[in-house]
Amino acid sequence: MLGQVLDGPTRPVLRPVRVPTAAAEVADRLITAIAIGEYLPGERLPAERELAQILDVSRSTVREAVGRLLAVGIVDIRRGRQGGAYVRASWTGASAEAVRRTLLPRWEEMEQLFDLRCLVEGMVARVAAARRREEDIARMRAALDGFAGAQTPHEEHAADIAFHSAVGAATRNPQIVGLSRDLLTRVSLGFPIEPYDGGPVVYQRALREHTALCEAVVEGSAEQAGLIAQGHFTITNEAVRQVLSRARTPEP
Amino acid sequence: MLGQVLDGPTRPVLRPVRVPTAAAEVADRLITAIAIGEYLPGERLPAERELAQILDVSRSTVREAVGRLLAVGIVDIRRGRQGGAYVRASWTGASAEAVRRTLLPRWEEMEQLFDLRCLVEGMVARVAAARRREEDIARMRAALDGFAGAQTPHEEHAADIAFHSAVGAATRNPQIVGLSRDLLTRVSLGFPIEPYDGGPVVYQRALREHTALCEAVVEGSAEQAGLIAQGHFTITNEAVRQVLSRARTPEP
DNA sequence: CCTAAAGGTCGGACCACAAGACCTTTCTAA
DNA sequence: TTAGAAAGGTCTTGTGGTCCGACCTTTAGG
Repeated sequence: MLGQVLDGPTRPVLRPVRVPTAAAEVADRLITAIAIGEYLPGERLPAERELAQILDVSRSTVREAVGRLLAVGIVDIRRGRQGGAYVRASWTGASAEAVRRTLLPRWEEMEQLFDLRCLVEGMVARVAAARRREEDIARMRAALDGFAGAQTPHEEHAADIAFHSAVGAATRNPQIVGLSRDLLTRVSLGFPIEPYDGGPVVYQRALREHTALCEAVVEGSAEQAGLIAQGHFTITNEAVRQVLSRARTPEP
Repeated sequence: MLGQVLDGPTRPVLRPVRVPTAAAEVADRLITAIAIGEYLPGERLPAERELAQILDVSRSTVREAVGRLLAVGIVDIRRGRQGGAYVRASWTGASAEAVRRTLLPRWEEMEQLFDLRCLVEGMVARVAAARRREEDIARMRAALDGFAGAQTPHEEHAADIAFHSAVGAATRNPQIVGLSRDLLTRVSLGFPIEPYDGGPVVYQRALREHTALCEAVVEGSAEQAGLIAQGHFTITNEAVRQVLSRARTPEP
């Protein structure tokens, strides 16, 4: 068939199998948890023994995973009482280096992922607009107010998460939320990007778009909501792209 | 927060990790390959040694995986020259039993997955309508003709796959195709459902919807295409639901 | 100053997996 | 008719990831 030549490189189903180790899986989970704001910069992850219990793996596995987060500069580790893995505030040389090694070989795949994520978030917004109930509206409005009143990047971050979480909840389908979360993990693969130091320009844009998105969802304007969300999520993607571009041309 | 009580049961990120074994992963891949029609009923899977090479796992692992497909009645195994794993034509008592054991404990999750799949396929259609090029149109039309001219369930199956594959290709994003494929696997978890014995009624409906979908995509009517696709994929879902319902009330 | 709470280290047991070697069955072609 | 090739079936051995448990080290707080 002629089409086959012109097709994009759709990956075949029967390709080499890569089985993740438990440690890698745990590391992914932790990174996701941090990326979605369950642990904010400066906060501490649960203790190793506790994580082992929660995740139902051995402590050795948890240690292996936490060790990876340490290696790429996502957390600091402190010993002694009140010790533990503390989420770092921002990027470091080590993490940028890790990004370069990890992400650049798959640049094209990343671009496709960015694209997919925008599309999926557009879908989320559309569905939310079609299914939202009163309580969803209340949650979104509250989160929006929180975002508008945010004073620090910290608060912006938390409010942003709360808002999008509320939109996700409005879809009334946990699987959709899971998909969205999964894409976030894969896009930030899995570095907890912080687009919240983007300065007032980015913040103002986000605020405008959040407001518009909230309105569209409340009104039930699915199409409108989808378009806004699809555009909105380019913010994160552009932030990731910038970091990566910086990583592509390392400064001496 | 009040909302938390009313929220659906969104699964937490930090929950017990379940690391799939290589054998399970291979089994999933094989089932997916069969489900998307890469190996049609009556055809033979590659030889064990060959699969081991393709998938980059040991032959023992391949054997373990193929053994599972045998256990749930997806394939027959023949020995000797020209032996191998042959895809079975249809359901058997053994497979229905396997479905009952596997799927019923997660009924609610399955409903959500059906929902998500329809939504994602709607998204696929929308994106395809927005990005299709000449070669995509040609492929879709050809596949549609093939579907219209199909005489046997066999041919229907193959043509259906070709058509939806063409739509997927029109999105110009392999990641989207991957997502679609992934959802198919999870929905059929992972039994190669055959809605192609649904009789002329189902076939006529599918033909109508394929035609309408093709037109909408060709015209670039994203919204229209999305709605059609979203509705269309309830066909498969309803087929799965029927099989499961039958499995829920086993006949003596 | 002592204890609790945290991370750091070590060793043994287990299991999935990989890599073979070899056997058995069955078809095909000489 | 028969030998060989192509497939699945069986077994062994080695390795790495994981679990479990015991113990050590560091540090904050009472």
